[in-house]
Amino acid sequence: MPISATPNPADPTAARARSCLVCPVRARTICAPIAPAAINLVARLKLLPRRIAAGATIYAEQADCAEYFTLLEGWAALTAGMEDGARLVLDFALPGDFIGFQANPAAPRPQSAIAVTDVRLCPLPRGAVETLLGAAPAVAAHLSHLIAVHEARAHDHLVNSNARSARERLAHLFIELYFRQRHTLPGLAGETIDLPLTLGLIGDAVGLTGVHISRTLRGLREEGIVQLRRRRLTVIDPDRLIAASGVEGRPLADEAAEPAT
Amino acid sequence: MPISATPNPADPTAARARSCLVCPVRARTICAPIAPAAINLVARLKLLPRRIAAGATIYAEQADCAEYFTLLEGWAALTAGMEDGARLVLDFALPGDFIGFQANPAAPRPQSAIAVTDVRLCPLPRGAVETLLGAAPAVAAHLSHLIAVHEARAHDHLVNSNARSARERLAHLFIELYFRQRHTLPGLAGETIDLPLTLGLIGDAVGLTGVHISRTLRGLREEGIVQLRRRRLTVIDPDRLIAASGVEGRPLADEAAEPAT
DNA sequence: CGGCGAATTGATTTTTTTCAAGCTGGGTGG
DNA sequence: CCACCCAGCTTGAAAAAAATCAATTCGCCG
Repeated sequence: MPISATPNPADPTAARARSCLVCPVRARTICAPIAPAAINLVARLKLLPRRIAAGATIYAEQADCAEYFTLLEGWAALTAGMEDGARLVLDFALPGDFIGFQANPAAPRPQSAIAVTDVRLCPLPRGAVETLLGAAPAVAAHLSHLIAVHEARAHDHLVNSNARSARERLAHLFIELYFRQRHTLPGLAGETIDLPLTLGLIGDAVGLTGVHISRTLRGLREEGIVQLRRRRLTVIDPDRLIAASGVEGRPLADEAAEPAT
Repeated sequence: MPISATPNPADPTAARARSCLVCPVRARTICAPIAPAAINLVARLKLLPRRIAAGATIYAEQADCAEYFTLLEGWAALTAGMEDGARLVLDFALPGDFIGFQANPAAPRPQSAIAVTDVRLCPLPRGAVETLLGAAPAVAAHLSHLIAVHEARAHDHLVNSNARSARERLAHLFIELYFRQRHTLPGLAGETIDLPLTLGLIGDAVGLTGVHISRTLRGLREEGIVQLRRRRLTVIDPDRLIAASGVEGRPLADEAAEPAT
């Protein structure tokens, strides 16, 4: 259930401007190309930040596409459900990610977004994005770049889950999520990242069962490569984790995707 | 080996303009939003059409991204190869598809494109696309739309190959390729489409072995659902093919993606 | 302390791969 | 025109990978 977070309902514009000024992810999201002086443009267009509880739905498959979201805090999963109840995780969204955008805003959502942890969102009505694209050409360029990164990651997932063993898939997912949090490949032994996912979710993301993830993870644990405890992943042996992923020197999707501007 | 197709090397601009005028896929490709009167702009920027023989590489993974291509005739496969020699088909490209575009043109290609059949291409140097985007805002909108369609199809493939049985994957692929050729779902019994793919390629596209595709296809054939002969697929029982794909009423990626303009 | 969702583990079954051996059909050169 | 060649298809048998079913156990939260 969304909860408004404004301390002053009488002056929402001021509240929105304030929240842009303290935005923790501004540098990494759709607003990145907007000059600090122009941030008021965004503040005027956006809605107030919103909280969603872990497990709740941010937007649902088949629903109308009315808003896009910048993820301020927490993790979300983009999922597609099958008729038979099975579910598939297309991608995870981390703080700073811009989610919910689609080519044709008039079409129903092709996927759901669910909150993996408690989540804080910055919603943009879809008309606002159109306004923004018209007002700031750099935003258009940046947005198409963001979409292309998503596409590259989808291709990466396709390779990961179609052409690799369970062990490789799991190692590869760990490396991807490490990279997305640290913006560097795991190098030092003993480093720890957040991994607030159930084994079932991990399984849905790599095309395996939660049960099988448990067994595979045991292998990596017993070999002293990683340790997963209390929603945190410790990389004990980075080199062997990378080796286990079956990738040699290939860069991750994000690396090859620095804006060309 | 690329072969120049111009009849008059002394006047390549005129040759290029001529080829635009007879372009068989203009309405369905990147040039779609360009007014007939402005087509000379494209004709000036593009290179001469080029032929690639079946099996040859159009562009290779890791290579420099110097050109983008509109596929005029034939089929291509976008593939990512693993170190161990395995290969994965990320997507097929059909006439009219615009391939090779990537977010950061300075980065190496994240995938290869190989000609499945003999192929005729219309190459655009990457600088030309930038020029075009600047000159015609509608082209920029159309392009981001094309990327988003590719992303939607990648997500579709992800669902298809992670959450379905062999039989469902195969049926789904057949329906997708039927739709992409006919722009409608299979309805009439006995209709036939081109399917110039080896079983190995099909396997690489849905995450199975060619051998297993052979067995699965036998099932569909013996049930009188489809027939694959001489690179042509006959849909004998459209309803049961759709049922076998495990999809009920969900639209295909392309359907939900009509330009919003 | 009890309860509950998640994780673990074992046993079994199903699915898919792998290896290997023919087969087929269209193309080529004699 | 025919023989042969070869890539791709088919089929079988065996092995491997992963799913499924079914208990426990764990760890957190109230």
